[in-house]
Amino acid sequence: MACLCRMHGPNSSVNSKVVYFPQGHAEHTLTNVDFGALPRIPPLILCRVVAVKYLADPETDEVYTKIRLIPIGNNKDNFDDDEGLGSNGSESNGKPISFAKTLTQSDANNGGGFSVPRYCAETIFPRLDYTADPPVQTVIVKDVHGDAWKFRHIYRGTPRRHLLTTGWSNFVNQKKLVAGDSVVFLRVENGDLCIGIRRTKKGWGIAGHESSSGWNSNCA
Amino acid sequence: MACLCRMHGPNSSVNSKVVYFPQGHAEHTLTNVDFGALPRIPPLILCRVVAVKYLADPETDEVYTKIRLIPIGNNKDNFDDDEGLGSNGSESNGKPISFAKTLTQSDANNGGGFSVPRYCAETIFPRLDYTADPPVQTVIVKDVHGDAWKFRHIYRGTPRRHLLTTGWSNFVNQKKLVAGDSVVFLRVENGDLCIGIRRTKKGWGIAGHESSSGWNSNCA
DNA sequence: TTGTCGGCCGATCGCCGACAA
DNA sequence: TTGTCGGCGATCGGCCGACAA
Repeated sequence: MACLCRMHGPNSSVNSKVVYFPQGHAEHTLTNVDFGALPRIPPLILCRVVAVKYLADPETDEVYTKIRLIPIGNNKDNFDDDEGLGSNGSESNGKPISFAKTLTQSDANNGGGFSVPRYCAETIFPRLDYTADPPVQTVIVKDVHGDAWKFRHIYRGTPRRHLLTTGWSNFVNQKKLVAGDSVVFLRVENGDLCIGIRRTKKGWGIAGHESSSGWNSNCA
Repeated sequence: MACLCRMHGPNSSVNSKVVYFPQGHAEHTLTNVDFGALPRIPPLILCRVVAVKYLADPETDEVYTKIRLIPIGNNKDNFDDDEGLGSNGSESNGKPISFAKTLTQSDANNGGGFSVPRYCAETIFPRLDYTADPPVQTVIVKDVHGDAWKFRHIYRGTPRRHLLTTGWSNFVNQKKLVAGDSVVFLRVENGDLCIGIRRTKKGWGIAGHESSSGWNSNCA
């Protein structure tokens, strides 16, 4: 059995035990399922997670998981949650360090630049050569699809501040970001940089969905 | 019973009689239909057209019809085609006059203009005031959805020629037209102008489908 | 008659420091 | 420290006649 989960809560890892609620699953689909017409189904089923697949909506970048479950004998008393909900804090292991910022009007609309909070620039981005004038570098980040994005990172102005300039506007347009949306910068174990987005909850308006155009490069 | 028809042949009008081929319909869908497992179905069914609905793909502007049929007693000899295929020439009634042109590179790519063949400008478009210098007017045309498009129509250059300038580039981009596609200008009974498009048969390439953004205005 | 080209002008994009919150 | 603004230079879109097919 497989189920799709929008990631709003903690994840489940392989071999952990979870409880599956058939009625909840049925209510999630928009079709009516008449359990009365089927053989008796228990209200909850103890399962083991045998596979977790991480997926991302190619249009909105919304991420979700596909989790494969197998029921295990409903032996109530062996339900000790060995790996279930723990070990998932953002930095309990010290490895993936991240920084999130909600886009301002200036980030989303004006001159096509992104004002990088100092903490983000200094802890996530590669270190600038501050002896240069101005200090500037090209930063490459990968999104959830593995596509790479290139930004010009410069440290300038009076007082000095970190900015993303060239390339940022293209990213905003391709991802259709607006003020209020958030971006997350993430440095993973091997030093690579990743970027994720979280959209504001405001609906799509009356214009309806439009799918984005295909992006250019992709990497593993 | 309803069937969808891509309009590659002559249309059928209400009350005309047609022959419906169930096997052909089944082959048109990509699913396999096992007629052997169903009650015997005759290879062809004489039907009467009771409703014709004209539709257009909101993305590609491809037009098609949805035709509602009711079977009539298969009395072979009353199958005289009273209204079936006649009366559908483009100008047999003299009313809808049209002109088609295949887009050149210059029409699709360059400076955003469209070179209007003289015959088209003089027979389809509203007459210009040739005493003005240069003669210029705004032309409004409706597409298959009823959406209105505004073009600047000017008569200039040496030697003089008709051109669509402002507004044309926007049309090309919104409709995703490329050189080789065709446009059709049409003047309908009440004098309104319509514009249709026919795309070249070259596939979509590897970039995949992208849906167009929502258009602006719409009229009945 | 009309397809293509280069010139050219104006609009827009986007980089910049000033300034203030 | 960083969000917003006006300035301004570079780029691009798109209107134009010249020219030739």
